[in-house]
Amino acid sequence: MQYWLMKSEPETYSIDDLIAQKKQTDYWDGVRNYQARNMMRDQMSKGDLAFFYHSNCKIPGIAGIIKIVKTGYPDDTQFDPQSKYYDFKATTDKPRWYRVDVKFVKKFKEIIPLTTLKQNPALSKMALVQKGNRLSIMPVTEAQWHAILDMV
DNA sequence: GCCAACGTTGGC
DNA sequence: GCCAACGTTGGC
Repeated sequence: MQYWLMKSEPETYSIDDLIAQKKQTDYWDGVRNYQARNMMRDQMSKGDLAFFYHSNCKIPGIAGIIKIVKTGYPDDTQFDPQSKYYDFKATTDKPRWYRVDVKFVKKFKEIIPLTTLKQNPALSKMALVQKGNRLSIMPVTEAQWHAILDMV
């Protein structure tokens, strides 16, 4: 059992969009970064928990918690020429990109803003709070996970 | 909207 | 295999 943090731009897909889905479950697709892909494909396990992070918006921060309900499998959008995530180098034999399925667990009453997270010394080593970090999926240690839950 | 930081591409 | 050019991310 591991912990993660997954970023999404709320204008594209927010935690409320996930809540609105049937069974509050959806694909986490469109990831086009190798480091993030490798984590989804190789390291995520069913039952792992992740923070849902809102990025590139007015108040960036952690919006709630989701659970991995299906582990890495090929992301269909890479094969679809109509999709903005289409990748002409990907084939069904040799898929390049992977997705997981996630289920809504909890939405925080208020978002935990990045500025607040940065003030917590227990989180100083997280990639999230470090300058220039662009990783859209990152591991969270158990200590960091609980430190963040204490801030809710 | 700006721009720093980073990842990817492709010529050589 | 190097590295310049380019595109993207994402905070501010």
